[in-house]
Amino acid sequence: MSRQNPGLNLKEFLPYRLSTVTNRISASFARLYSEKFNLSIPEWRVMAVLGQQPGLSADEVCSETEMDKVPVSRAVTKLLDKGLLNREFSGRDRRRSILSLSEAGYGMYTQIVPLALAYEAELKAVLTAGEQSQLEKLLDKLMGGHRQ
Amino acid sequence: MSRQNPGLNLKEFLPYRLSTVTNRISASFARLYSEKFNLSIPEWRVMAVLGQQPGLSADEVCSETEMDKVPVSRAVTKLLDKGLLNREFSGRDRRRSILSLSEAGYGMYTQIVPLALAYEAELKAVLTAGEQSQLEKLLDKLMGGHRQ
DNA sequence: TGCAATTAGTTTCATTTGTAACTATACTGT
DNA sequence: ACAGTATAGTTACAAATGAAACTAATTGCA
Repeated sequence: MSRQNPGLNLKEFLPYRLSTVTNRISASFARLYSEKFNLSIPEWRVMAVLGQQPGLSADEVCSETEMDKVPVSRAVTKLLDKGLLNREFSGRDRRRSILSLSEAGYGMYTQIVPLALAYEAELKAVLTAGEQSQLEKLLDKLMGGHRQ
Repeated sequence: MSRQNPGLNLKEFLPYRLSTVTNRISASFARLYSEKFNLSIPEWRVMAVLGQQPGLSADEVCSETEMDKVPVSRAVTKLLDKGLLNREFSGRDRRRSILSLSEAGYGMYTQIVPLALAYEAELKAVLTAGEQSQLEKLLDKLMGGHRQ
């Protein structure tokens, strides 16, 4: 049987390339905070968004982080257990949580942020300033063209 | 307590941006072949690489696809069960498998490839030709700067 | 009002995943 | 030749994940 390649080269295939680059980066970044601070990826994401925007509800954390509500709920539970988060419930709508980092959580957050920024800087260091802004733009476009 | 933001904006943070763009793209691409052909992501990846390079061992599939050997082994088992793959073992080294798509597997592969290419084309359509090659270059650089 | 539909969040359950242990084969140096 | 080490691949186990069901509270509107 003759099989001429129908022309899909995995290594040049954009979804594949994006995913391998991203997976490597995510994995090595996750090592940074999981080893030292014993946080899972969802836990770190919840902390990261609450460090910046305290007072969000779990649902708002979902939309901010593009995470599913199940992992968010579980991460919130764990962070509460660890004493890294405070939770109240809205008076107006008692289903709605109001989440923020506790003192301890904020302390941890301020330790992780410099590591995160240093990591990002290291990543970006292989690009020129022009390339960096070009990358921003391209990611915006890809994201925009992909709004579900 | 005064908390001035230590300066991590999640939405502008490169690892986060890469991961959300990529996850969206991977998820919607996966729907394409999982719904119609009932393939998992690892299964599709194994097929994609064997369609292009028949005769690889499981181990070579791992390095080609950057997948762990466990998901590869499981995907291979499933694809064998479904009759989409042929497996022999090397005479020189009887541990080593020699994998290739079966007739049925190749038939499915030739159906998926055009969908994949159309999907990629649609993705790239939001970019100009210049931006497309710029993106290639930037991904190369990020990957290179990140060789583990 | 009151009942259906919606929303926030949690829990259950089945599936997927990765680490580590294991089997079988091959290689290395003496 | 053979003991020790390395490699290909599989399996077992534990943890992470997501879909769907569930609880509780709120909203809409007849």
